[in-house]
Amino acid sequence: MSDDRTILHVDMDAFFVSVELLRRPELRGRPVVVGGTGMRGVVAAASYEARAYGVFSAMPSTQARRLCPQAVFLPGDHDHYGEVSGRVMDIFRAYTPLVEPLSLDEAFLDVTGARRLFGEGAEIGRAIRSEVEGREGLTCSVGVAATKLVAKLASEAAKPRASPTGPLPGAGVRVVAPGDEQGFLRPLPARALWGVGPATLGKLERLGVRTVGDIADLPEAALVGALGTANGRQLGLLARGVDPRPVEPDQKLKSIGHEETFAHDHHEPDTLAREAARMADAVAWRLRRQGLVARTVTVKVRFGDFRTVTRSTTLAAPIDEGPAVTRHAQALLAGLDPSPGVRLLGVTVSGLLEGAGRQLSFDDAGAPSWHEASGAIDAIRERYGTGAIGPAAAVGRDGLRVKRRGDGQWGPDDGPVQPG
DNA sequence: TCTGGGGTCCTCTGCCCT
DNA sequence: TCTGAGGGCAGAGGACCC
Repeated sequence: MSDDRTILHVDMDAFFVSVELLRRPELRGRPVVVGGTGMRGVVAAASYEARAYGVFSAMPSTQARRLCPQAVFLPGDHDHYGEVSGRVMDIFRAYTPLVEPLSLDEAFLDVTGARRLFGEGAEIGRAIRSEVEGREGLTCSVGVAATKLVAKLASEAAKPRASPTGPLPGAGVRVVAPGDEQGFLRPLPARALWGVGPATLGKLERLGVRTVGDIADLPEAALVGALGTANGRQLGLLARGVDPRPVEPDQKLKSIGHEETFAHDHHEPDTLAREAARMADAVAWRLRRQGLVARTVTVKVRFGDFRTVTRSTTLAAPIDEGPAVTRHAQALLAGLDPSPGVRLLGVTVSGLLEGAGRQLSFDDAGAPSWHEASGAIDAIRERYGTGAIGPAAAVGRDGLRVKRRGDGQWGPDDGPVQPG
């Protein structure tokens, strides 16, 4: 990997909130929180005005309300954010085809080959910021460096900051020139490094580590002893600024899943079986839309005391249809006792393969029309929406609820769920 | 006052096969 | 024929990311 790469990390500022403010400009300047509105919801994004009260992403919504009762709480609109994100990514792709989206609101860009046409990294960063603001009315922060890690940390350093008197503007673009990486990285807290969460930080602190520089100075053996081979080695390299990972525009999907925290714990096997059918159907639909089939089905159950278990099965032949995913998910679920109370249920498929390689499995035997039926279901959904049709196994007392991606994204909302 | 959803990657363990 | 080592795979759990 060449040392003269130029990598940009572009990160939208308070993305979900900023998108909402475009639709509701009267909320500008006020504390605004996007996320789950129910008792079990969490904050997905907070405006800088809300952050000044100590409200941050992933915080329970109940806590956010206590810290900032005057904030406006919005439930979020995953589909709309996805549309805006798509347009922003298109702006990036006008500068380089090497765009690796990390999520709806950030991406890595390898602009090494674009410098001749558009100028140095900082210039490209400023041009992108200007274009995103001009076309979408949104601001973003850009980090420029020779590696992904440093570019990402640089964009963080370029961001606006919350303060009691209102947001303090950031630099917008921050460049870390080749050779300056150590000076930039060493003073940062260890937690800033990719891969250091609460658990790893605890282990590092027992080694006397506080900063990235402390990690860089540790012998590899000490890191490997504390964190395991892969994590220890990787962290040591990152702390020294070594990060040869390329920008990869074509990331293959490895799993597809849905999980949902219920507004109240469920104790009845029938209810959970019905919820599993609903999620399995949604997962299978997404599989077919992507032209994929899956070999492994996993169910995840979180009990009221937050104890979490997973059960999975790998099949001889891949599947992509709702009834097959449902059958395997329900069989796995049957091995678990829900009587203590289940707060979360999830269904995920993995071991994904291109659908063209799909083989006729025993699941197809005796049900030769499932594949055709799935095609008909998909056609109805494409035309009339996801709520138009769903599996009979998912019909409960409330009628049919069809799970869509992004539904209840940040936890169950208040109030009754409207029938499909 | 409790702690989301959608992902990826890693580690450990047990089993099977050579 | 028995036994142990080692590899591959599956299952489960944990940590982390946004």
